[in-house]
Amino acid sequence: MIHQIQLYNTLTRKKEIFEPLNAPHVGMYVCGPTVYSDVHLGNCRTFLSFDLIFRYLKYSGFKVRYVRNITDAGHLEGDRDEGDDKFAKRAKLEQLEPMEIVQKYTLGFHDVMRMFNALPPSIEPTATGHIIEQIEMIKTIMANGYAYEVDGTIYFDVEKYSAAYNYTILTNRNLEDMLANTRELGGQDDKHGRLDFALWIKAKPETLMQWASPWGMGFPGWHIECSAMSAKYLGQEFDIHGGGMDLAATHHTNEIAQSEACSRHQPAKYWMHTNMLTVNGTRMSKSKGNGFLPGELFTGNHPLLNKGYSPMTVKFFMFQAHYRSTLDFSNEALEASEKGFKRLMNAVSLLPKLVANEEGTIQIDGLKENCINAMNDDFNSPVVIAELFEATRIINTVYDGTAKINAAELDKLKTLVNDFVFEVFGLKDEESSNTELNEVLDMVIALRKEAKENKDYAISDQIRIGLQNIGIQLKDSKEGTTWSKN
RNA sequence: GGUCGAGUGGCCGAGAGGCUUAGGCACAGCUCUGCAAAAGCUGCUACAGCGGUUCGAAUCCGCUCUCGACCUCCA
Repeated sequence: MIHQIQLYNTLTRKKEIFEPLNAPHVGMYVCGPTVYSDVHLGNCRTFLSFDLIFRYLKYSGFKVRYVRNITDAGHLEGDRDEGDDKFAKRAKLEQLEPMEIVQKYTLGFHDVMRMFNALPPSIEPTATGHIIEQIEMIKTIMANGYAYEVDGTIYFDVEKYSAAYNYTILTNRNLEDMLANTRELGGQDDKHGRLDFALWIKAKPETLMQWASPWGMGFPGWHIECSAMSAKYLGQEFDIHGGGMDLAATHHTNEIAQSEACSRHQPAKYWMHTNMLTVNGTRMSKSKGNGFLPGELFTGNHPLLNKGYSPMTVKFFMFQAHYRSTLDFSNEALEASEKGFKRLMNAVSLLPKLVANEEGTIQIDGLKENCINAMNDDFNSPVVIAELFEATRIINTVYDGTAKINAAELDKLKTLVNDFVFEVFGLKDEESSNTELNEVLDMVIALRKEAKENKDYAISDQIRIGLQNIGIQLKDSKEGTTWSKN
């Protein structure tokens, strides 16, 4: 079944019905991380949002090719178009080869994504692996007259491009104002126009990462890699291009310009932008130094955190807000999500134990339809979560025996949980994985049950309180005793 | 300064002209229970301010205030 999905397109600034160019195939490109340092939680939010979108598109019957790049060259500090890029700078700092930096942080990024249970993209191309494609693209842009060379460095000619195309289509800014503003920012380089940006940058002899080109030794500008790689793997026109909102004004604006100057049409039909994660209302960013690293969050080793939060808790927390809203990061909010997530997962683990009864009193009215409708409405995950808590309530009442469910309705419930908790949201139960612990606790619980039957409450309380002190909470019910970690 | 967006109950956070009690967390009461926890039920119940449009506005329009993002590297 192919769903009719509406998504918010930054190009038009409104929700549109999603109509892929070649249904059921969908091409989606997302700007990935620049691997010169650890990814922080804000970066993760974007990738988890697109993981959700990727999963839902697949669930909806589309054949998705999801391309997410690794930027491992050419990303300069500041906008000077000169000097070392971020990798070389970091390499000098850590006394490593630039490619050791790239390798280290690429592996770290993958580890984090795995902990979040995010699916790997279909293709994960690197900038250094596509130097030739980038050079070819620059040659075409030059041949089309939208770029010029100054002493081995190639610049994109924004003013000339603007005469034929709309440079500010993504941000709706006024080009004259931009020109007037940027003029005052100064800059010592050789660009003709202040908005011009480098496609290829001439290397100095000591530049660590450099390649041969028709214009001499050099390295690519930051923006060109995404244009070249998206065209290579998805074609010159594809369906969805995504990334963080912070990329729209500069990176994506320049990407569109390059692609249009090369192929003469818009690269992507839909541009999607995820909003920022904030701390105390201010954007989490590397340069502000207010970024949380995933490791710090999981362990709680951070001045602003009272305790650690598991990857699934964090992911659930993120999905409780819409991807286009800012989300503020705080202990209180995380603790609330943690408790909610535990309640949900507890119900999920109870689901296999439910017994169908012919005289069912429960109707699963449109829960799944509500979830589908919510996701079809620009991937509204918070509404899906509200529906999942309705399912949680139903599961608990059936488990407690205060309601009965028939086989057909129980089946619907199981499908709902399987589809949305696991398949679309990619959540997983983090507690039931330790089989040894399970077996030990089963034994302890059996011993306690015996003590209780003998009304030896001193022993049974000693067991319960003892376990509680090491973080394991026992929960008695008519059906027996279950446990959870605090 | 320019562009864009946001202000929802104790907190997080959806919704977007009437008929969501959104949902979660917290809090209170009750039920269950040897105790505890869990679970269920019930309650608390809001839309920054001022005007306007409308039979009806948190939702549309105008103004005011506050906050944020982008415009310079960042998902």
